[in-house]
Amino acid sequence: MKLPEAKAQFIQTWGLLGAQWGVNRTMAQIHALLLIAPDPLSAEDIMGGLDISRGNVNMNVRELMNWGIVEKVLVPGERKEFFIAEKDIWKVGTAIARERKKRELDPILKVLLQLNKVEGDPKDKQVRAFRETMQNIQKFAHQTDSALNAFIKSEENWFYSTLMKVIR
Amino acid sequence: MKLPEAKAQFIQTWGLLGAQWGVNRTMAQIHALLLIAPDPLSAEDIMGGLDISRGNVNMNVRELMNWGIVEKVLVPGERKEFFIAEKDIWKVGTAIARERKKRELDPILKVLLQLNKVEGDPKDKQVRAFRETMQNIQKFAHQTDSALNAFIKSEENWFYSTLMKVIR
DNA sequence: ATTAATTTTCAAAAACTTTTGAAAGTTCAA
DNA sequence: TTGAACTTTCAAAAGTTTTTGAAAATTAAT
Repeated sequence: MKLPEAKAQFIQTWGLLGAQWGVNRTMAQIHALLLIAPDPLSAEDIMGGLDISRGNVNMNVRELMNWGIVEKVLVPGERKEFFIAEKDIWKVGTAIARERKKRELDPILKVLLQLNKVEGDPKDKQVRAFRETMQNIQKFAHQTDSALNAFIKSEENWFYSTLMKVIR
Repeated sequence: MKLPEAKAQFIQTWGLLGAQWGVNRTMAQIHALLLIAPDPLSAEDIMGGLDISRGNVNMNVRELMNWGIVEKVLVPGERKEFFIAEKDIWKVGTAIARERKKRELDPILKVLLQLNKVEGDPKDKQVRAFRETMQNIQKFAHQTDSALNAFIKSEENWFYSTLMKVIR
């Protein structure tokens, strides 16, 4: 397989993967394009590379910056703004995990955990079934949280051990 | 908080949570309704409980059965079909993780891992950047896979240790 | 201050997903 | 068989998300 074909396939596959993990397809594709670009890209480069509008580029690049996996750089002698992606995929993966956990999982679980304080007669079948489900969820939430934290932590370990190798 | 209010809040929160994790909202709500129901529910019960159409119930219940977290049961003396949800949340969580990994992550990663076989001159900056990114992804895929497997495995441990307690 | 280059915004259009409900299909008791 | 009870299908409607592109805002050079 030649490079241009491989690039195109990577962009489209990364887009599909992103979509399945709750990231908008175009956002993932822009990220892919930046990931494999050896140099910073301008808004025009992205528009041309993916054949999308200026507004769309602006919107999704901004969101990628919010997620902390893309940043703006200034190229000396150029008026335009350029963008680069975080190239370390582990950092990308854990940034996404951390972000989604914080924004999505944590607040909703807070609500769920309150619900086992429901009033009612413990002899009532309905009340018992409800409480039991809520308690199960509470335990599950705790375990999921640990698993995610372990994942995020394992990244830190990997990151620092690699850093050590690089610094020597 | 009284039971009916708590139930309503659980259904709507579980729906939101599901939507964020790639499950259609109604599907998650049907699952929630079945989770807190002490007895099997019919299609009518679900239609009434969530105020949705028959077709919608049929479609989403079928999908929940595909995921392996809801099943059809027959109530003696009743013509209708009834449904129950898997009540063990760990089983639900790991079923979802296993299913999504198998259907979504694995096939896409297979494609990505092939892409570092791209042809090209290693002196070419473009080729080098591309290969490096692909190699990073390969390592990441492997680690994510291990983490997910650990999660799925931890469930099995929990499940069997609980089983032991129940059997005594 | 003016102008040209560039970025940002946002309302409308397009694309995509979900839901409905009526019609078709199935099952089973009589 | 028949027909009532029930389930499934699917085309059209409703709802949601994403994209566009032109206008407004910003920036920087002259």
